[in-house]
Amino acid sequence: MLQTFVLFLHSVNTSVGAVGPNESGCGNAVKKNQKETIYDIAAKAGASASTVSAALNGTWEKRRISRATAERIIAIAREQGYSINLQARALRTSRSGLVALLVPEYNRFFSSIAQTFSDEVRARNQCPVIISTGRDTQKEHDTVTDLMSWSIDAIFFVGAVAPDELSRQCQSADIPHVFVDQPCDLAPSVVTDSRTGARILTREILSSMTHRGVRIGESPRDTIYFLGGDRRLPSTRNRVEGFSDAVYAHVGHLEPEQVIAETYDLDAATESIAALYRKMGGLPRGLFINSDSVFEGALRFLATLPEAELAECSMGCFDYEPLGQLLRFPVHMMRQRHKMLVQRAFTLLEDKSPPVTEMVQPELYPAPGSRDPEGRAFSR
Amino acid sequence: MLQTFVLFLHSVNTSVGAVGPNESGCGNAVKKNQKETIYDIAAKAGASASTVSAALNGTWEKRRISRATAERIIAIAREQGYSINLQARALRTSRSGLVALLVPEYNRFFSSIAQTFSDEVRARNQCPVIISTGRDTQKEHDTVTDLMSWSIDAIFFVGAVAPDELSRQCQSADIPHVFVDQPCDLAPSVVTDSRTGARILTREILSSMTHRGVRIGESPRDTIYFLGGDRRLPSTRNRVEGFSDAVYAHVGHLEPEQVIAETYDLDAATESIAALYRKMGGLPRGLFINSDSVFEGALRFLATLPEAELAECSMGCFDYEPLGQLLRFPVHMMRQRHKMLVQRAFTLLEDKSPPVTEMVQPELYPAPGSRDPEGRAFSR
DNA sequence: CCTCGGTGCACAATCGATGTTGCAAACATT
DNA sequence: AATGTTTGCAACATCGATTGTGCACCGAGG
Repeated sequence: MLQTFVLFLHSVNTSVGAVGPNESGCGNAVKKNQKETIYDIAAKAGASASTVSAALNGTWEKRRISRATAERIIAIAREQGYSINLQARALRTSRSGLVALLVPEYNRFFSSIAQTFSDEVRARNQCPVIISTGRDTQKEHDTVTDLMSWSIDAIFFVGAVAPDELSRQCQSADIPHVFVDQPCDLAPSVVTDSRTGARILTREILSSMTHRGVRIGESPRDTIYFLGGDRRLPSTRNRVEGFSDAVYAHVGHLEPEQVIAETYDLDAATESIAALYRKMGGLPRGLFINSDSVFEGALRFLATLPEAELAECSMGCFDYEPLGQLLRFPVHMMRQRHKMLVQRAFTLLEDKSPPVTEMVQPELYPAPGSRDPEGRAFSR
Repeated sequence: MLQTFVLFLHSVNTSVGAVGPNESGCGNAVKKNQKETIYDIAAKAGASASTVSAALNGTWEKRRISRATAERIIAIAREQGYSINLQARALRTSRSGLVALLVPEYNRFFSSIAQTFSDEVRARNQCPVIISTGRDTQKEHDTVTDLMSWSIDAIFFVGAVAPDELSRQCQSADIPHVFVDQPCDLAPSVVTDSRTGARILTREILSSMTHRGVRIGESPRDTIYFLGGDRRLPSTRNRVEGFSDAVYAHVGHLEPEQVIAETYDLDAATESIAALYRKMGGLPRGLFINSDSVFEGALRFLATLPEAELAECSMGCFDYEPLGQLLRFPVHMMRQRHKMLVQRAFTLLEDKSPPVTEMVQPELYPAPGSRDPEGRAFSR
């Protein structure tokens, strides 16, 4: 993960670790096992527990402990391999040093988020706790309840299903929190600008259809479909809107059936695209795929088709999948800036921001060999 | 994640949650914010704190509290939205209810492991803590030190770099632990049988080379290369051995330069394969890719080549990557059984197993259209 | 010599839950 | 009625760190 990962809240001094593989060279290694406390250290240093506490947690200057005493204590603690009991600290201070990240599941996007999150948390000398809630409202709620029992210091919600209720729950327990990739009216949020992103991606797909000579709207197959996601969720809704914007601007009309957005489920995606294929007797000429999991699901079906058929369909995926650019057919992708999302979220949290929603633009990764709207070939 | 996620250790009774969005309908919602304790509940129930404690944590029968009293207390706690302070419990009992998983990074394989791990932990009413240590010995050590401060109940190490030292560290603090995907002599371990797996995968690659008419060994390019991973790590070592076994059995000899295994780094993989290509004036006819990250790195270079060149190389990847089967060229894959790995690890831990190493066989996913050793076409 | 403002530290009260111990009352036994 | 034996619960010490308070001691100033 990151740097030294000192869990301790205050000063680096506290981390007096390095127990070493076993400093007792004596054959019958008497593990000085069970925990030493500040009282033990105090005894060995000829000081009081409170002095030891102050020395070790870095508050010794404020508490007017002499530098000499503090350093002596720190040295002893280090050599004894003392390790603080964080439950005791948390109980006393009612701050646990735990920061939670709730994600719907562990896919590529959320894993990236998790990685960045962990790094940031540990850079702050706190401990990241990452939990997935499977897009289930009840689990989200229960998880927060449980985190409260841990005196959690802050919670980051990613793609929460019921943000408002979660926010109320956190507020009632005074837990600082932010939402990522899913806006909430009641708390600060950082989201990808899905609507704009979807508009751009759709435009890209449409443009590549045009370049392939498709006359959009001429037949039912000569159009673009939106596949996957859950239209009850804002992110999907925004993407559908961006998609619609672009389609309207380019084509002038959009049939309801062109948007298939009931679920993020992988198998459902496989089935949807297969059904579409059967119904139309072939792939549509354009396809907007709503996320990497939907992408994977769709690919299960697409992989069964001959290449020639795939070549007839221009695709775009609202997510970045590195291997996606190496498929047997071109796919445009929108990459969410996960690092920026998380870092902005930290900023909002630390600034005790009011309930604003920050937008982060995703990046377009055009399919290799595709052309930009002006017709120049992209080079990546 | 999973089911109800009651963090509480003992009985379900303890979970008296469901604060509800706000049961105080009164306009000026006076958040009954700051925590209620068992003392408050005790006062309201006309009982003592110890009785409340017993009632709530399910030990009331043992403590000979009458059912009537217990149920009254539980009802009050529920209606007050009482939430236990787990730090206090952990301090008192010196069991935190936290179970940690240390992974090198968040890639697809480790994320799958993490998901299974989380589910299992939560099924046991404990709290999963997942931390990545970036394959850094020092970070591993420090992380364990910190986890000790949390009175962690158990640690799962996945792909640890220095297992022996970690095990000693855990032993000296009496922390139950297991190793996954990386054996340790001092503690129970569950690993993928890399050697056998690599042998099978290599055989598959060689056989597909043969079917393509390659006469192995005839020219420097008419052979198979091993790419990526860190030969200082047992998993890579075992894969190299399995690779060597198969090559020796099939070809009779193996040049040292056929094995490139210095690092898992993605960029290094890109560079390695590019260098190989330059040196030999083309791709080797066979390529064993050591992990999904190496795969991704290699693909960055491979994607720049014309398809005709890719078609000349038989590839195998020791990891499963769903999109890998949909590339413009066939790739055999070995899938590690992540779920089984984790579940076995739990079993070993719960049985307080001695330091044994359990092997789990990976599954071969042959490239679509490839043939098994007897020459029959695979059908998937 | 006596007070006064720093220093430098020890004491003791917390934080909230657990669990051992002990003590009433209720009931049973002879 | 006197003596066990349950039943049902309250008191209290405890886990280990933090922190408000107080009190010695020191040198300086009057």
